[in-house]
Amino acid sequence: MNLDFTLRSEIQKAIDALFRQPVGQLQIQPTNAEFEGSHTLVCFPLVKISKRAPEATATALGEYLVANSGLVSRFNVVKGFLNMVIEDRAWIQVLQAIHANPSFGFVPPHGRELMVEYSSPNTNKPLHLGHLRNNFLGYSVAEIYKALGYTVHKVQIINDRGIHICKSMAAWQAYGNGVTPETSGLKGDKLVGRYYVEFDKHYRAQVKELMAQGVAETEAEKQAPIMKAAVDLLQKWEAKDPDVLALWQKMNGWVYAGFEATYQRMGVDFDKLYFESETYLSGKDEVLKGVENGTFIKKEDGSVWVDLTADGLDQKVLLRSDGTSVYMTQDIGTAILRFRDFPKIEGQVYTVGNEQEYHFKVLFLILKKLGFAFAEKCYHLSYGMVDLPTGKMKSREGTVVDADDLMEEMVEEATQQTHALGKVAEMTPNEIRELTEMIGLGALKFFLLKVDPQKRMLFDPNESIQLQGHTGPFIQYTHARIRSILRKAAALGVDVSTWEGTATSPLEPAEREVIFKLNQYPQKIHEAAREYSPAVVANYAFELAKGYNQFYQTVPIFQESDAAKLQLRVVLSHAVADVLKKALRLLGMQVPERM
RNA sequence: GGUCCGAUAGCUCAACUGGAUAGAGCAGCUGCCUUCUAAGCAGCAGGUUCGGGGUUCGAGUCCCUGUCGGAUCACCA
Repeated sequence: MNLDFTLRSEIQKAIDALFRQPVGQLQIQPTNAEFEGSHTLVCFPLVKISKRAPEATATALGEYLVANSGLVSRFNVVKGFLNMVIEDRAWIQVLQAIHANPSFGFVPPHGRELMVEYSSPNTNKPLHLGHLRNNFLGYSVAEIYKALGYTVHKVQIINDRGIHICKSMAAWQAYGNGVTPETSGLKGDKLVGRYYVEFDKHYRAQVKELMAQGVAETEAEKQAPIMKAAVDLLQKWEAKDPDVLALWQKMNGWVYAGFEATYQRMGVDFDKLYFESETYLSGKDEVLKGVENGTFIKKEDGSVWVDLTADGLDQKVLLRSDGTSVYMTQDIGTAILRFRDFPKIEGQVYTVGNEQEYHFKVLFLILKKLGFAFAEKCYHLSYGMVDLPTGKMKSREGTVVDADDLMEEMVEEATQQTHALGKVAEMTPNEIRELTEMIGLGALKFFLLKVDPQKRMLFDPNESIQLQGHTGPFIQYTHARIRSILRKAAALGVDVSTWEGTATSPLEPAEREVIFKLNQYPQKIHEAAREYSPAVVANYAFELAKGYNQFYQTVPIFQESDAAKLQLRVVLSHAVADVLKKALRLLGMQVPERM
């Protein structure tokens, strides 16, 4: 049964019977811990139709509900708050419904489709901490919408062309001596990233040297041999020079292999990749169409602009005076291309840092002006930067936290802890590896996802490698603990599948509390989806685990002599393990059988 | 300068979108493992929710104003 729905309709009936007037949305909230009850109706808004004081309104409703609903066993009134105690029978029905429904929390597929973009790295730079937040967020939002029955297409756009790519190519040609990932033993993305840094180093040195010879700075920047080499490569690339294309493909191939390894360890994946090299020309036609129909303005020098001043924004260039595209042009083209590739998607979610908020505001507005209805359904999933205790991450200053390194550190920490706690006695090395991988990455994912996306957050390496308290491993541990109980139950012949919801009242308060939390799961997923916030799911899972642990410490299971009560507790445990597993799955986290 | 975002316990974060005495975790202090996994539980302590006005039965939440942090406003991507 759906307790909230039923309670709501019972209250509605009570209001109809007592006050005979329609009322808007009822305000029901969890009861504060200090009062008896689980659900609280806020009665202040009702005084208009009850024509009574808040206390009297609440009391009248409470009495009616106890007498007529069969759902409310007792109530108390504090000021205008009606605190209701739900019948144990109803709680058991709730548990029964959850227990009987293997897909509790999931909405059956309904055919609606959505696209989620995330990651979208630059091929010159290995993935770092910021990408981890980005990837975990995007992946999780995709999973959350899938749970709600959507078909979700996970995509990324790879920034694989342009002068910056040519920089690492030029540096590799000049200083690489033919080094490859194989000969160097380096991951491909790290190798290419190294030559991007190399470029910068030599470039600065060359500029400095030229300036020492008396060349002006701007001129020196153009004349530096390494820069000339990079520009030359870009021109050849655009002219489709076979040698340059081959080099470009080779080095990009290294990067993709490196990224793929990182994605695999992160546990994220994509259904389709978009490459900027294939899409960067595609927005131009749309912009030219926009010029024809008067949406955009062409200036005398040939550049094309959109005027958004009426919408409170600025003017924005869409085509340079030489007719070439800018970033915005490409994004227009890519957005339209994607809706052509996936005609059924109703919207796109762009997981991109909040420094691009203005960009996306403009992009969506332009798409709207071009007459695309889907513009309304585009959403910029904007997230705050991840700060370090030392301040901002800056690649030039070497303060970037590398994704691979960080994952490795987390797993190492998990391994140490696991050994220190003496958990490894009965495990094979393989099992230990699997477990510590789960814990290390779980800790990392939970850490990055538990914070509201739009807030910037602090990553303190020392504190972030916590495996206790408000962490992923805490929840994973709770799951493992329950699995252990279920194994014991099975050994004792307690079968959860035969449970028929036999009433065993009175329920323990901790049991009610856990059922109450379990019951919240579906609405939490909806809330998370509505707000594009995996943090809602993360914090819910934590609370459920915490509630279960309280139950676990206060209510014995196998010491219980009443077989029906014992069975209920095992069923309850089973349901919690199941929901924890599902909820963590939405965060991209796995859950161990023992730890 | 314009626009947008943020500010909550020593630290990291919550607060069901306007509800009751603002909650967790970490750090600190006290207890609980011959009984289902102590990566746990119970407790103590910790707050002028950045300041000042306002709106109302009720404000961390909404409005105005100020302060402090950040982002953004390129014929860069």
